[in-house]
Amino acid sequence: MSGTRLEQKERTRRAILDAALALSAESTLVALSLRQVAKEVGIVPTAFYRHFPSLEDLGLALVEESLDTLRALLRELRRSAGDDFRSIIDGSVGVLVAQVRGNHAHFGFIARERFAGPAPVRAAINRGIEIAERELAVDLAHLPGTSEWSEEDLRTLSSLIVGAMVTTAERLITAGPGSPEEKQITDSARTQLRMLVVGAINWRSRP
Amino acid sequence: MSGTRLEQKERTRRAILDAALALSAESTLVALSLRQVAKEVGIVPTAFYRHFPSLEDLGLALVEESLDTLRALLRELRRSAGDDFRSIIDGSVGVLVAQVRGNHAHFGFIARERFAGPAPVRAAINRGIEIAERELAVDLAHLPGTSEWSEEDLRTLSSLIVGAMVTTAERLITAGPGSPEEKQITDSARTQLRMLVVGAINWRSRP
DNA sequence: GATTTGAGTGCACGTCTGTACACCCAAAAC
DNA sequence: GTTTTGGGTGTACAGACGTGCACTCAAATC
Repeated sequence: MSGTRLEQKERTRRAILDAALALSAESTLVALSLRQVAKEVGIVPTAFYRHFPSLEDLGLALVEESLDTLRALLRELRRSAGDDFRSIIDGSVGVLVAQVRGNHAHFGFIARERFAGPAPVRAAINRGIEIAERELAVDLAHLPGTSEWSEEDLRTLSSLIVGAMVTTAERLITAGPGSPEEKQITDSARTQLRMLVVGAINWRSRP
Repeated sequence: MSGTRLEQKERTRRAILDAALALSAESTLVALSLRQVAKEVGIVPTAFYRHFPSLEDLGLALVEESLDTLRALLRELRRSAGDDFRSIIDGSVGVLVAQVRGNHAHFGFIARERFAGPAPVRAAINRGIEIAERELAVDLAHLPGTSEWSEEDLRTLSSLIVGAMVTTAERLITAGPGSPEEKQITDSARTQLRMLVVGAINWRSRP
């Protein structure tokens, strides 16, 4: 069982990434050992070096992959946006739940390593989240009613929304797929976004 | 240098806790070794067992301590609450910044271990945060304008506020004490809370 | 068909880990 | 003054760790 040499190599590389993702889910990236990963994959420890110069590079590859998944979520959110606030909110929560469900290894990785990971990993994740906030702020500026908002207020609202999304994602991960709490979490997320929208609509129209 | 035997024991115990807190700040609790801690404290590895049965028990002691600090923050927030919304918000953000500043080892610990820590540690932290949300919901129910809110809506608003607070605390920790971002973070936190309050005030008064 | 390449092997090493055990000696108890 | 207690020491061991090095042998290249 195999194809060309490059295909085989790519397959082992994937196996390493998957094994690292699975093993780090039971604790953290920093608690990962090269030998553990190698054993899980089914190769000898030193073979690891054929794919990554060090464990740290493995970690960075995992961040990159996880951030790709995060960016895919953002793209999907933007793509599925409806017209009125209610459909935007319901749609967004649905998309969020679906994406977290389908990629909970990646989202779990981000949640765990955001504060506990090695410094470069933490930095990359926070950069990713900040970019998400900035992009959302731009989107928000195109919505009705935000025309005379300050740059700063847009960022603040965006940060609130992203924060609520992140918290919801973390809750979904903690609760586990198909758990009884899931419905309650999505309901709560919907209400949270509605409250935020109500706050936004009335912002600056009252003192 | 020493007093009674119990005093001396307590002093070493504290030294172990402080060393573990300091060392785990550079990575995670799970990446901590008994020998590292012992070396940092200045005792021989096996002496560790005179104070804790295992590293896991050390971890649990640290969680307990950190959650105490969190509870102190909540108490202080409630104690300092003013009359009108503006003073409540400004006061709360001030208290939050001061407490995080004065105990960033504990708050940093909570942020890191909330998702990356060992299962019992994660559970304890999430329980602590949930209790904070519930208590805040009770406080909110006593505020003017929330008389006919449902239990569920109160919890949702409470969860939004706590979420914003947690995010702010995490930002303060990441930014570091006395950093230039600090002012921006506190300003942003104030605006966030104001937006949340505006949302709350207008909740259910519009459809 | 002969040669080169490179993913995976196997062994060896020095270092770090948790922890068992016998020990010391000053404070506490008698 | 004698005995007991208990925090801290020192040695020792087995296991896991990262990594260097010489190796195999099938796929790729010529």
